[in-house]
Amino acid sequence: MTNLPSGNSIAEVAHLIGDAARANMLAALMGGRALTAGELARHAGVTAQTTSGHLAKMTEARLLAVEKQGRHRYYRLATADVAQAIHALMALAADGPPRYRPVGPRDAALRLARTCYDHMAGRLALALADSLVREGHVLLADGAGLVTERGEAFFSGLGIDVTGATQSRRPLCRTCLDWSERRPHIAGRLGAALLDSALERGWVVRQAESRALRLTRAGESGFAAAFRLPSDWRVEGVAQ
Amino acid sequence: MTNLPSGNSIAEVAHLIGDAARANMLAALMGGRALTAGELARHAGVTAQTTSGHLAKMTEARLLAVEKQGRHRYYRLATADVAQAIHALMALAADGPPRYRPVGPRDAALRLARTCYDHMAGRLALALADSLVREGHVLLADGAGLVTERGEAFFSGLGIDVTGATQSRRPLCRTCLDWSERRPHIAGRLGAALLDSALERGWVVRQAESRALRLTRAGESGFAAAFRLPSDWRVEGVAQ
DNA sequence: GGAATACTTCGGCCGTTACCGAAGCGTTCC
DNA sequence: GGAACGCTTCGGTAACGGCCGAAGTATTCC
Repeated sequence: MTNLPSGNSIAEVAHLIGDAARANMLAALMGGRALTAGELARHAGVTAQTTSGHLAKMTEARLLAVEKQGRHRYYRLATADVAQAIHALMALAADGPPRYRPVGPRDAALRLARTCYDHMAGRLALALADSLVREGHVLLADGAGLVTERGEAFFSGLGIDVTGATQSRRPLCRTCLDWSERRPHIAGRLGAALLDSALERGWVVRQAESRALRLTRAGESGFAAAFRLPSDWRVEGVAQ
Repeated sequence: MTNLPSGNSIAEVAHLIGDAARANMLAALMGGRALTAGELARHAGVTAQTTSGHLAKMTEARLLAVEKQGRHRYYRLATADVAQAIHALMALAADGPPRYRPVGPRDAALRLARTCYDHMAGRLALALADSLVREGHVLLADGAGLVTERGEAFFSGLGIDVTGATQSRRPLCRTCLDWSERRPHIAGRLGAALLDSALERGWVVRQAESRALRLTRAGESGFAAAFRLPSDWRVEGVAQ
């Protein structure tokens, strides 16, 4: 419509996100798993045909990626950049006027451990971040993070390779403000690798229909041993 | 209207940004300077009364902050978080379908040195970032950055205190993808401090009606000496 | 084969909102 | 004082776009 040269396409992207139904779908996809059109419709609270239109637009704009599987269509966030943008908007929304706002997830399971796009969040993630800092494996300073040499060896022992760090444009390690606890946990490529590794070892398992992660008995002892977690890491509000 | 518990206010924020006129105003404010309502109207290409409505909404939502000065009203981005969110959306918009898109600022002065919200961008900023990494003052790894001990001393010599790093929630050092050069430069609190310092020393001066920074003769030699810049730092496309 | 499921396309309704003209306030300049 | 300027408020118009019902296309299950 308007033919302004630039600074306009940002409006198009924001316009897509700036609809309640679509925003709810995107928020649901921040859980990291691919969801079907039907599941997204339920999350958004609109009918299937309305959802279909929304998904087509977001896919067209490369916010989402689709995968056909039988009669289902699985949608996921197209890139980490999309998750990053949504995260930045969430941070803005969290500020705002001091009107009513529910503070974090109610569900105790969600507060303990959940996924946040492609990495872990909740008390468990905070305990891991604290441990990595305490043991000198990563250095964190307000939003930025770096893996130390000592850390490289440590992660290598967990089967996580971080040497190719500078190759990818994707941040190796960045922090992400934990929704329920309001403290930073580890995101970025390292955060994703930690989640993958934990899932592979069976230390945590995804829950159906939820972003919650269930901590297994193996995980209970595995995390504690590998990361030297303090015994009280489950207690809320304990800093460091 | 809809009374979904959460994940909704993100839609409200995005909805605000998702209008061409408002997005253009925000993009103009990414230059870092406060602008009057009239200037913003010209940037957006709409009348004063339309602009007034837009500005009221964005101020109400705490995206913008106002300052009255005589018969003028100066608007600026309310917080660094707002700049961060807009930046993330710009990154998304830059991806998108491969249709027509102008590649970076045309003006040579803009490519050499300009402001990006509260820090420097352009060839100069890239040369500074390269220097800081080469001299071991900061460590950069994909989007994240940390100041070394050596760096703390260096910045202290420039009158920049970085010890209070962990106090503020605002990232001390983070990178920002340079629009014209597609390489990261230094943003965050450190980036802002570098710009402030350079302005104070008269090494660069702001240009009227533009985001461009003019490099002074004092700056020419000052930057070269303090940061040990290579002689060819002005040449485009030179990595490191 | 037929029925059920998952998703899409089409058409029409209706609420939201961006836009501008006109008019109103407050400030500055002469 | 009056005129010019910067910005805001009000009212009416026009259009964009989200929504659902109905109908249509795949795919799976029995």
